[in-house]
Amino acid sequence: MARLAGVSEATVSRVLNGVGPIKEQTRARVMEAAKALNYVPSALAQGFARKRSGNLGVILPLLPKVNLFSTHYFSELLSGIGATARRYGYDLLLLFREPDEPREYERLFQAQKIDACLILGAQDVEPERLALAELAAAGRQFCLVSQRFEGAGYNTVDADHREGTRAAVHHLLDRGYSRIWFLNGPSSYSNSADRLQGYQEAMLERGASFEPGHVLIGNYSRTSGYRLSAEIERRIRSGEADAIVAGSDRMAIGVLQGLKEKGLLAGRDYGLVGCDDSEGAKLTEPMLSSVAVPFYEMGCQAADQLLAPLAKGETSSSFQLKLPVELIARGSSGG
Amino acid sequence: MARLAGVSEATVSRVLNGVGPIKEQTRARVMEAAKALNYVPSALAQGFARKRSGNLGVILPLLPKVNLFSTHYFSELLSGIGATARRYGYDLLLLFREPDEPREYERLFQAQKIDACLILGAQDVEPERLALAELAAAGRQFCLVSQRFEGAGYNTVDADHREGTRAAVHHLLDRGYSRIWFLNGPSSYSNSADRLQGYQEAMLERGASFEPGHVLIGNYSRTSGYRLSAEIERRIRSGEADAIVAGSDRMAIGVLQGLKEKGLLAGRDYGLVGCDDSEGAKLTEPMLSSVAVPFYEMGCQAADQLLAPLAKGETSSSFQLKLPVELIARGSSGG
DNA sequence: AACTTTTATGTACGCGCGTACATTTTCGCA
DNA sequence: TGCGAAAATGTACGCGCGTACATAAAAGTT
Repeated sequence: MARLAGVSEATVSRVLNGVGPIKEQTRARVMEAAKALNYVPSALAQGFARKRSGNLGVILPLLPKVNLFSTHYFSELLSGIGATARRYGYDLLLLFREPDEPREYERLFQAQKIDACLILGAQDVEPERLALAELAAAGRQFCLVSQRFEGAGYNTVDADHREGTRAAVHHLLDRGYSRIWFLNGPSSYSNSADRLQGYQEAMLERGASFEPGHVLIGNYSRTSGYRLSAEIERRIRSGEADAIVAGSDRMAIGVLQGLKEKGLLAGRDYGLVGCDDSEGAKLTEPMLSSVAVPFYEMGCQAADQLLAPLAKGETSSSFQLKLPVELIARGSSGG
Repeated sequence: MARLAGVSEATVSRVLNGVGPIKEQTRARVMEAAKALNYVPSALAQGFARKRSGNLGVILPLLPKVNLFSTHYFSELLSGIGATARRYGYDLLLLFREPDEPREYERLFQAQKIDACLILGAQDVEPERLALAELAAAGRQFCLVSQRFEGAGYNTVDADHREGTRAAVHHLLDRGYSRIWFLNGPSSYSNSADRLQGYQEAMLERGASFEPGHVLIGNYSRTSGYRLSAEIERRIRSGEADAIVAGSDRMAIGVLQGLKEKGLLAGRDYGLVGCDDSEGAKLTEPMLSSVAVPFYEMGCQAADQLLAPLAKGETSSSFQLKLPVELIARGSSGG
């Protein structure tokens, strides 16, 4: 390669990396030789010399077991991350984490498999806190997506779920519903706390009362919503409830199906709003009103915030982004 | 590290890789030192020395634009691949391909970013054929998932889609439907040809006639099914058709929704069966009968076939797997 | 024309591991 | 006890790049 171009390996390296002053004629000769030989530098050797892998790690829970993620959430987010990473010349290293497996995030950095990483589906549990603290202590570049840890100051990209449920409640109130119950997910996700807060705020803002007993807890799965539909039916028939805001579309759909079997129709007999605006929201009868979350955009932002400084060699400043959500009104809320 | 254990770097390497004869006492000392220093070998340096990256490439079309994949398909497959890869100590390198981008698969191998790769969503078009031929010529380890190229002898893992639509047709015939139309996807996917063949076979087997005019073409998206529902309505009302087999759940759902708006209910006014048994199949009213495809298992198999030989250092033999599918009968076929 | 900058290129080395080969130690057996 | 074989470990080098430093060529400057 260097021989064919009649220059030293160092010059080849300079040309290919655009480093230092190069005579135009030399550059042309090198490029020509590279093309002639179909030369592709070894990313392995480059990485070894530069001490960086060129990979952006994406850590996520193994999907089949996980209810937090709709596959919609997951694939939109990943697409956004992938599209952005490639713009920076980074590749995506995907890491599925088994549920009970130790969270050895720091090890990935030590092994130099990744230069930065995004963590999806993090939970506020002790092992997670420790693993993140370890990353922070080592000065690693990482970002939590859709999960915040209060007080820790970690990089975060999240959606404004608080505003989402707030809008959902206002919407239902505007539609004439007044006894709105809330079906939330596990409290180990900051999303859940955010949504609860939005629900509470909205109820109080509009002179409705906030009753802790009007909050039910599922696990974000359709099945959990379906199971709770029995209790919800009683509350509706007794006049205690006339509308539900659910923390995920999947739970909302479970509720919708469960109540339908019991003769209660969303949009006619009660109001229902979900969260995520997943594909399924358009498949139910009636269609499900939902809080749309810009997953793709969140993926882009998270990757961008992490990679932009790395690419420029700058030291990155910390960030906590919260992207806006949008209520999509459909039939299930009488719309 | 070597110093702390009182041995040479070579011995450390041998212990950590389990190579060559090692005195038990030495092994213990090295392991102890490694633990004490929290030593993690650099995968970058290892890869450089071994000339292998330890990464399994997964190439897939950028999702938002793609109708072939339901997100369900995608995430199940990926989970299976991920779970299997990790068993072999491999990591997943995810590569989103922009629709009109050149398919530079071989370059990934040359750059040593990956040791083997799985290709999802391949199409039988000229650039794809060239890119695959290039891989094969270079002797790369790769596997096509859910797409075959006849005559090329490439490694493949697919589902038995032919048997799937065959079963769907038989099921509809058993239910008393007789004028069954077929809604297929683009012919650049081998899936489409397989399904068409299954449809044709089943019709002829049971003494029904095969009419090429009874095959409609969509693009696997819900919207395309929805659009074609106008024509399907006419065929049903005219008595030319009384049931539909669709090549994807998404198209089937589009049809179901379109016909419902026109007053025709699946399972009552006509029979409908989809393919993939995606999440959405359980969300429609009535629920959608569908051909279940073992995506997760396909991902496992594809990764396993590729990595098992690599891990053992053997030369891998070629493989063409076709996994069985299963018809799930639900309300849309009168079940 | 001689000297100083600036520009362009070559030389030499290291990154952290794996491994062939050399060397030393241990063991079996005469 | 001695000697050969096997086991255990050390030594030395290379993998293919990037880059600091040395050097050479070109361009100004007086």
